Amino acid sequence: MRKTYAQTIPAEWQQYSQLFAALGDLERQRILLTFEPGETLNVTDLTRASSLSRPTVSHHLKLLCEAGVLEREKRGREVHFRLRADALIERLQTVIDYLGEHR
Amino acid sequence: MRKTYAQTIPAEWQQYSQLFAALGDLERQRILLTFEPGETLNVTDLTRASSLSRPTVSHHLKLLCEAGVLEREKRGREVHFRLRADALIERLQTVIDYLGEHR
DNA sequence: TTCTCATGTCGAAAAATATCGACTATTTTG
DNA sequence: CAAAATAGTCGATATTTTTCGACATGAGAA
Repeated sequence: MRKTYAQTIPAEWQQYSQLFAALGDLERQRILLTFEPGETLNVTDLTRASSLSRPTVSHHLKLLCEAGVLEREKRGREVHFRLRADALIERLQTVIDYLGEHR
Repeated sequence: MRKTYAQTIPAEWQQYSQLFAALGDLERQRILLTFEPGETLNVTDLTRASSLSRPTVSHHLKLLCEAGVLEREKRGREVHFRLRADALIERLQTVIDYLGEHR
């Protein structure tokens, strides 16, 4: 039994906690599933495809960006979001590798 | 843009939402990291290795079991938990595969 | 510049989740 | 059987998260 992690968790792992928390919400999952492969969507698009208000969608987009799931790019007065599929795959693979080594 | 998921999400995906939500909590992450490879721990063990009360640890263990991350086995008056590493790897791999196909 | 559109932010309210002590059930020990 | 050990449940409280309307900002259009 490891007692090391009872109080503190390495920063590297906290990043994954943040990632999983971001993915573990149904509304955010809905937002992510709205993206077609390689597609770019702005806040208005995503709000229309949702049942939530714009500030709320904006809030979820912020969390998804901070977790590294989405990429944010400003174009004129619009802000476009894109799914960071490659980065996401890489990070999930890291977790799988860890589990495989400590199985 | 897919509008299909705006309201409803397939049951198959909700299961992943539950999984990620379970993994996306620092206290639960601490609990999971306490397990050494293949190790089996009971509630008392895990409570001692934690800063939380026993009912709270019990609560987190319940969520982790419901999400399929831990396995629960009753032995006499003790209840032992084991990390379902294989199942976890398999499910994360499914997500990776989906992302790869829709990249 | 003035107007409109696209977003972000802020504060408050609502909803969900986490936390704990007290109590209960069950099993083993003396 | 009585006592101790192990763990689940319940109800109340605390904390966190979600949600929205109102306001602020900044960029393009008229």
